[in-house]
Amino acid sequence: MADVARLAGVSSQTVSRVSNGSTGVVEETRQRVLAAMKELGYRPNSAARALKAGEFRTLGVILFTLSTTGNVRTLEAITHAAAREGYAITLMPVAVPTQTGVHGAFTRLGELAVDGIIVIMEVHLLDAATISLPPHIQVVVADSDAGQRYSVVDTDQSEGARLAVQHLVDLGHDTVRHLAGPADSFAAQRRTDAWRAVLEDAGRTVPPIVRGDWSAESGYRAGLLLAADPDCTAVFAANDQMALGLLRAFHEHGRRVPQDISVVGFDDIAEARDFIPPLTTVHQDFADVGRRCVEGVLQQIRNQTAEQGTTLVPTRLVVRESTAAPPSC
Amino acid sequence: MADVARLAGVSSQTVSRVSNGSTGVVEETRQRVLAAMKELGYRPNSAARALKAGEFRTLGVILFTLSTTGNVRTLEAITHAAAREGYAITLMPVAVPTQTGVHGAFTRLGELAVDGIIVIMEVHLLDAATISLPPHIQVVVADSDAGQRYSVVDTDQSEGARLAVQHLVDLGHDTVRHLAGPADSFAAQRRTDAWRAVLEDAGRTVPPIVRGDWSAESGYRAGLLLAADPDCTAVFAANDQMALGLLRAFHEHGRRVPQDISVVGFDDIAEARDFIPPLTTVHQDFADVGRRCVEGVLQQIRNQTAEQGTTLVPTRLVVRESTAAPPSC
DNA sequence: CAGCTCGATGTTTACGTAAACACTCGCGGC
DNA sequence: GCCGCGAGTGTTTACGTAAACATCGAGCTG
Repeated sequence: MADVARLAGVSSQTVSRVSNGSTGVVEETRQRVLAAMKELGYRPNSAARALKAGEFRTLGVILFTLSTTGNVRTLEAITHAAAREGYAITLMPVAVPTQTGVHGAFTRLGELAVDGIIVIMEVHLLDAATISLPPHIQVVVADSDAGQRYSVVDTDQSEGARLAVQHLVDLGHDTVRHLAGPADSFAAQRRTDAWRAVLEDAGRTVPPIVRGDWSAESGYRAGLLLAADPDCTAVFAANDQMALGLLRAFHEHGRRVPQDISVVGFDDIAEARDFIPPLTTVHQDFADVGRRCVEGVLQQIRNQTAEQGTTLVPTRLVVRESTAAPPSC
Repeated sequence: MADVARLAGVSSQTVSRVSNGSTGVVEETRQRVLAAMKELGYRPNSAARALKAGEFRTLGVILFTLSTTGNVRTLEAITHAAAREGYAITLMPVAVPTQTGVHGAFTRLGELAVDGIIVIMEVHLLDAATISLPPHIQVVVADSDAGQRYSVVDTDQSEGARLAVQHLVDLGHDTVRHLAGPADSFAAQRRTDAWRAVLEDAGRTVPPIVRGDWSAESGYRAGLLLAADPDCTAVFAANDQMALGLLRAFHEHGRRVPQDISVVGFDDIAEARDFIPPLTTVHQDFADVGRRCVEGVLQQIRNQTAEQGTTLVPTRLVVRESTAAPPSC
């Protein structure tokens, strides 16, 4: 900066003013400074800037994996929303499985150059990973049960699951089987709870659940089980990937979807409409979740108040061709 | 830091030494300082640290979208590789479509707090977006043709496509149709070129290509066209999502895969093995690409030399059940 | 036991920026 | 014509850290 000032024949303060677009610099001087900046390839040092300003204009996103559609789509929305507000996004991946060596990665987290943090993972997993969120940092949690500790933005899992199961019940199915997500996921838990609630409210028997791990492969394995059960006429899968596995298993075992058996998914991933058959599923508005997360943290940062409310983003059922009335009807 | 020093009864320099794990601090003093840090909730200021050190220990990743599997998987690998090296990742999304207002977002890019940049997008699109990478910053480009300007790490697209098409030719198909990716993608272009080369080398006719946009939906539309052509017995799709769309279109039109028509994809996404039927596809090692990108930038940063070589990551064909000999055989 | 070395700690300084304040004009009002 | 004001610019200072250098004392050597 000093070099630029010297070359332009002004003080460094004036360079600073130009670089920040402040008013109070006469046009001719401004041009001279800009020319000098260009000539010297001047690039403001954001470290110094952050030091001075006391803020980084950066949000940290803690996530466990990029392998689920939901996380990725939410992250994408967060990134764009943050960019609109002039904030950058720093990724903080968390490798829970191996407790060893992980600790080192996290101590850094505390000293990370961020003004706020958005957590896209089950908070209790965070605890398990012995990560402690640094104090005095604003946090918003997406897609999880954060207890009373943090502000939460989440899809209305219960509503979505209810829509899905009710749809199947309304079609005339006696009962609905459920392919659940992993037991340690609150999102999966809430979908399961809602599924059970709908069946109970409708006075139907509640069959045992089958559990998967969100992957298509686990859906396939579950499908092999369910295909062997002739009484099974409807399945509510906790996500679309597992539903894909179900579809393959049913196809391979001659169980026609939807004639013999109906399948509903959850998420409405882009590919769902091109499954065979196109999948009826619950649409989650990940973009909205991401946007609200950013809004939430920024608001907390600006007010310097940690809030704790839960914001629910509504879902909607997208009916395609994988559901129909049961064969007996 | 000064507060901590006062509370522990030492100088701020000693606090600094403790906080950095430097040697030369007697154990008892160290404990006293640590206790003080804890009591005051001290958190080192990374802006000041970066200012002093002249580096941010952060890499920027420029990408256009998180909606393609490849980008996401590469990003994931980059993130983990960077974490291992003690570097954080800052996301710099680029919204090309709207030229308006975008500019503002990019000027920031030049002053971003990063030591190096990894670009996961077609470089010529970067140009089109009037983004200029700041000078004196090390850059590695993934998955693109960067001309002579940058160091490039890419999957060996040609080899992969060759494997796919050769596989179909070897099965006895007279020729192979090609569902290409968008025309402005170099990756798509290279896959198309390799497809044509194999056919020509084998002395087969080169049918016209059908073009999609990477989405399953575009694959479906292409599939409707191809299903109507009775001579079409084999299709090489430029990615798995489009292959999914093909499968649906063929299924809906009574064209059995693989008995009537063979389909090969590209990418080997996790879901590909649960398509109906499980998809034969070209496996890309995104993780390896990501890892090498990080290695590349870090090396450039450490040597302060911009390199320009291209590193190719090999592919392999994964044969599943969507390919077979043509019906006439 | 003087002189020296070395380990532990303190003091000074600089990193690049921008806020706060100081200064210098030219111009309008009285 | 003098005063005051405000626009344009310069000067000083502080942000939090860590390298470089300074200091101090204990232990060792000759």
